[in-house]
Amino acid sequence: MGLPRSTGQIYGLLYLAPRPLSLDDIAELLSISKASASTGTRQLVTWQAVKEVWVPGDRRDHFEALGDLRELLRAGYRNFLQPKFGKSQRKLDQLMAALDQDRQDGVITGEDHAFCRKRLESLGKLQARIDKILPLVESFL
Amino acid sequence: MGLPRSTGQIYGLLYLAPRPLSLDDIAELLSISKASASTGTRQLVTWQAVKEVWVPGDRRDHFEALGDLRELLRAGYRNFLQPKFGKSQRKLDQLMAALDQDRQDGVITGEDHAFCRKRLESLGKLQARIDKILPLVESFL
DNA sequence: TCATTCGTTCAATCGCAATTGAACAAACGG
DNA sequence: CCGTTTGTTCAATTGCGATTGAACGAATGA
Repeated sequence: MGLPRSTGQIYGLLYLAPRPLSLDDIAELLSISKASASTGTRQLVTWQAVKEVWVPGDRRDHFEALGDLRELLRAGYRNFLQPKFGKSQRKLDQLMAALDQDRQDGVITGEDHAFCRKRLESLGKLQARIDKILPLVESFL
Repeated sequence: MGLPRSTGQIYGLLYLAPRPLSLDDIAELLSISKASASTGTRQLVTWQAVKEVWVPGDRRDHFEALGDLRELLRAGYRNFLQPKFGKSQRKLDQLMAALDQDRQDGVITGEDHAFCRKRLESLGKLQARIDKILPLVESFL
């Protein structure tokens, strides 16, 4: 879902940990640097895949995984797929416009123009369908 | 979908090309080496995303994209997601077994064992559900 | 038969994202 | 206050997959 390997490891660790872990715990258990642990956990917090909890008698931050995996998938969709689809759609529109322009300028034949346009259109349609179905899928998980 | 950037470019090019292209065409138009063009096209052929066509009066291989994008997605699912799910499922089973063993050996408390088992189970369930839904999604595209 | 054109393979290289260590600021405790 | 602990930032490094160039065998045509 577009996040670094170590971040995935962190979530995996927290997901199976029976109690909250500190940054040092995470770094130690996964053999990664505290820097990676820090950035990873912060990322996971913004994705709401993990929450910061306070442990009495220890001033260090502790983290525990939110068990709802569906919510995690949802976040992955929002943060990764959705934006990509948006950009892709805009790019498609640009291409379409450029293609029509080329036709007007006589750079390509009408036949080729029609072919490309058709393909671009079916591409856009497919993407729209996927974009529509995905949210539905989530609710059926 | 787990294939190199250049391979994606090749498919994109062929998808919009009004007529079949040779390896040299592809390499030239995309500014990539013929080696990349070769491996890329072969990959796409095995994925049935592209087919080799014979052009009269030219003994070079020519390729054209199969326009059905759904088929391409299907291939991506078969070649990329499906295998991963398979491996993941097997790994899960292994983990589950190891966890039970640890419990028997008294390495972990019954409480922790129950917690982990529960999480592993819900993970397995989620994956099974996804694996079941994805084929359905394809048919609805 | 031989020169040339193609496609493939593979070891070497490259590019890029992920990771790290060191420097830093903030919060804390004594 | 001052030393210590804790988390973050960032430039430098690393690691790994993608890409390439060169070498090769097969096919072609003269």
